[in-house]
Amino acid sequence: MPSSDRRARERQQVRERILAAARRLFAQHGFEAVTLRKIAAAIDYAPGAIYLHFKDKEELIRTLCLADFDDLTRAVAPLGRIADPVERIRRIGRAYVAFALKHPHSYRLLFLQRSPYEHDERALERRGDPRRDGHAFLKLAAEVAIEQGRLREGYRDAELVTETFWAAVHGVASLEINFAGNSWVQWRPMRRRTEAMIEAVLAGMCVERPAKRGAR
Amino acid sequence: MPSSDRRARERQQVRERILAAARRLFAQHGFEAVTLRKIAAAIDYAPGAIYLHFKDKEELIRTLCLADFDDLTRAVAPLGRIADPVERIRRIGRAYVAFALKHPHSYRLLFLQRSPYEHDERALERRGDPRRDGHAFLKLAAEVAIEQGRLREGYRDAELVTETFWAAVHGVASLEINFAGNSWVQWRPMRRRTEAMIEAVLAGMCVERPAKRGAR
DNA sequence: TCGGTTACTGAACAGCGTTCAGAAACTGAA
DNA sequence: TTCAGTTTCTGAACGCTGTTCAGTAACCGA
Repeated sequence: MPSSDRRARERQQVRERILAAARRLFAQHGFEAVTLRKIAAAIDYAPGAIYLHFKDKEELIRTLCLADFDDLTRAVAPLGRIADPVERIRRIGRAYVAFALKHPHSYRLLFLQRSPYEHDERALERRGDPRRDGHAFLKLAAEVAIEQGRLREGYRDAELVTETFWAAVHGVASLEINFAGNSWVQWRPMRRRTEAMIEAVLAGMCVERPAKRGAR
Repeated sequence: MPSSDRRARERQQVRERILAAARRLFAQHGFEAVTLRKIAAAIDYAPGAIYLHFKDKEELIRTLCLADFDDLTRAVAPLGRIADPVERIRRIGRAYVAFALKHPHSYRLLFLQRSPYEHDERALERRGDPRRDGHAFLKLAAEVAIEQGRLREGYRDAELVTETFWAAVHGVASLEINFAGNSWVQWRPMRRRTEAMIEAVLAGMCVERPAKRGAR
């Protein structure tokens, strides 16, 4: 049935056109300012047509966000090859902040409001898999660091270390996204803030000189 | 003119009733879910009546947020008496996180989205005054710490230290607000996360043992 | 050729923040 | 006491939003 194949292909193309128009408009004006009517108008469709391809506005946005999220996964994955666990954590931190700056709108939706992804099946299936779940990936590095005796007493719980380091880079990223250019604060360059945070929190959690492997 | 006094008093009372109803509803359901119609209904007024007391919904919300913000200022102010600057920073951090947990909706509006307060005159007049501006208050402590030689090389820019420490506690607070109860992460207790962050970032920025006063 | 599936339109719905003409209540001076 | 003027509020709108749905037109396989 070749013609029904074409049907499916054309359907997919329309879906892609919607996503492309939405991505462009969202990136320009943010998720809240862009209405479904504007997206529909951008591809010369009636507003209702979008509902033939997406359940609602939220699902459309979620699809775009998860695509961006894969960008983070792709950026982080090669860091698994870094042998030194502390250096790996450091690089994950930088990649995380870089992701936030590259996709500020998605970052805002993913991490700056109550997560609507907790029950998203596409997101759920990534969970726990270090290749696709940044949290698990970071935790893995923390576990290795602990195993190698690189972390101080009080920081030998990999989960706690992961949460703390995540919070640290998230703090830098989210202040940048929400307050960049705010004249109240004489912001130091973003690069410097990121490095200051990563180095401070790593120095605070790591032992001065690495102990022998396996030491506790 | 005693009767026009009463007019003003009654007007003020209506304003307070609106604020009280709004505060209760917002605290219960969040700023977005609560409509002006519901607030008006809660005090048996027509929706339009609110506009006689507030320019628009945003001003109503801003008024509530700034009132909550003063709570932070009040909690932080007495910490100025703490002589040791590092201990002062530590305590400011705890107070900041406690504020976020106490007023999650206000915190969200104040710090978790693009700040609408940059040009608010009530907010502007607080700026730079350490008694009313938390950023300036924290920076003051950082300056003293630097002056006393308590901070490592690389952390002797009071502004950078302030931004980093702020980002650190903000990271902990905002993850808690947005992801508390999210089952993806096996969250450690909030208290532990807060302490781990504050101690890590302070340990990372401070010298091991305090140098003599005035040393650089 | 034709019945059934599919994709889309355009009008509608309920709800939102906001505005405004008009009514009602109160004020201070005549 | 009367009465014009001010203040406060109502209730109906306006334009916008996301969303639904009956109707239409195109396409499909038989």
